[in-house]
Amino acid sequence: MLNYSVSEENYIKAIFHLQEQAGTVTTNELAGELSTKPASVTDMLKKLKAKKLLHYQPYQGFRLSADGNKVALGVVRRHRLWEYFLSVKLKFSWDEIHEVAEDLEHVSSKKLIDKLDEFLGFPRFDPHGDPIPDINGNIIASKTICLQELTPDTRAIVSNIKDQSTQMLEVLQHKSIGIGTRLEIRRKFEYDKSMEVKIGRLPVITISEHLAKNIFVQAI
Amino acid sequence: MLNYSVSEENYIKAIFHLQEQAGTVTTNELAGELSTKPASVTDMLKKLKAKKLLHYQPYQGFRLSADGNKVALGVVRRHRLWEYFLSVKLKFSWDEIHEVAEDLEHVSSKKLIDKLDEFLGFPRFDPHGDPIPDINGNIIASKTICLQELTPDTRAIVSNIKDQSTQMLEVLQHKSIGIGTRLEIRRKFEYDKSMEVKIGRLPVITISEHLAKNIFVQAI
DNA sequence: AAATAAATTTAGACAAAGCTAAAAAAATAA
DNA sequence: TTATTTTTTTAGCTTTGTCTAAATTTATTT
Ligand SMILES: [Mn+2]
Ligand SMILES: [Mn+2]
Ligand SMILES: [Mn+2]
Ligand SMILES: [Mn+2]
Repeated sequence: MLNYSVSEENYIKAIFHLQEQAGTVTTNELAGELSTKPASVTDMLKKLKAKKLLHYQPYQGFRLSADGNKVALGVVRRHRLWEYFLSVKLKFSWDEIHEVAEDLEHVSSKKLIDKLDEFLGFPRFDPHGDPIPDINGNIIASKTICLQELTPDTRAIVSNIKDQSTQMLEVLQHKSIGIGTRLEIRRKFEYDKSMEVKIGRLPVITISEHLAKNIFVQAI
Repeated sequence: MLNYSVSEENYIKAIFHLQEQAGTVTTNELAGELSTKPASVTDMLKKLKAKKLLHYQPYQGFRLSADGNKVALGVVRRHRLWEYFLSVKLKFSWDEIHEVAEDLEHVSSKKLIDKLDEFLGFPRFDPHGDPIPDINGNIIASKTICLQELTPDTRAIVSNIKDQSTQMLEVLQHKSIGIGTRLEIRRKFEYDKSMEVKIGRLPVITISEHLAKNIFVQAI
């Protein structure tokens, strides 16, 4: 396995995440995601194409090649294992881990990561509920549903939080919602698309449309 | 506290180590230490001087300023804490940790390092016996003696190993010597400057001049 | 189907960090 | 004290990754 620069890895990971949504990625999207300029993106695309990590024809959008995908899964594995370490072992709070993992993910010793994985007990999900690729790059394709789509009287387990900001953490903590929380939809209101949800024996809480769109669950 | 590039940090740390020996450092020495060219060193010296991290007049040698020293202690702290983590938590062997720590030391989140320190139980020495600067940059000035200098019938505790190669590890393990090992000098031979040493109830072992020069101890 | 707007690429610059080869300064030897 | 050698610095070039401004291509409106 070759080694890639920090910049290359950040681009590859960003493309990986963007193409999960739309299949193919555009220059502007990627520039937005990386807080850089479209011209810089074009330069990097040429480089990644030359290294056969990317399928790309000028003006046509792009997506990772099989090799590019493998590289991306390596970066994602490192990122999420470090997030787990920071959260579980170092007791970082939920919203501080991403930034630090953004640096740690580029330390590329394979042995380091595999030993870290073992030390952590081979966790399969990071603290945001995202699946961690295993040593062979296999990743659990968890079929989660957006909370917003559930109908009354359905029960579900919170498995993933999309927005990972401090503000999100604040509201989640206030409402006693976290990864693994079991909840039951009680009512939905057409007016503002808000819903009422029951968690354990706690009083019923209200969840706004905005919030529900960022919470993903597995139905039971 | 400002942030420095990976390259700047590697230069600063190397100067820190070199000046411990000689007080002042030369361009060629530093180029050798960093496996780079003297011309590249001169370029970096100018930059570090401009940032007031270095006392430097062309052709005159150089040493870190007070600020430069502080930066160096930060890098050394990170390096040695990660070495401890790799050795104690991830069970890396003694000779593999330096290389990985060489990368990890540049992840500069202060909170990460202080939490790691706490997680590790505030260790004061790394796996090679080198002191770890604390959160304020204070470092234990351990007054160790070279094993070669001890005379027969002296007892001592191994506190530091200078050469950190795989070859050194092999011979140390074979002879049951590690950091913390108590030993007693039994005989010294003028002929080849070798010595005989007793460790616990084990049979007496012979230590060559070459080996003894790389082992540092505290007398008891 | 033009005309206009938006997205993308190209051209040209720049900063960081490295290199080689040549020049200059300092140290050492004759 | 010269002459020679060693050390250090300077000059000029390269690569990586970024930027702005201009050109080009594609998409959207009239
Ligand atoms: Mn990153
Ligand atoms: Mn995550
Ligand atoms: Mn380093
Ligand atoms: Mn060490």
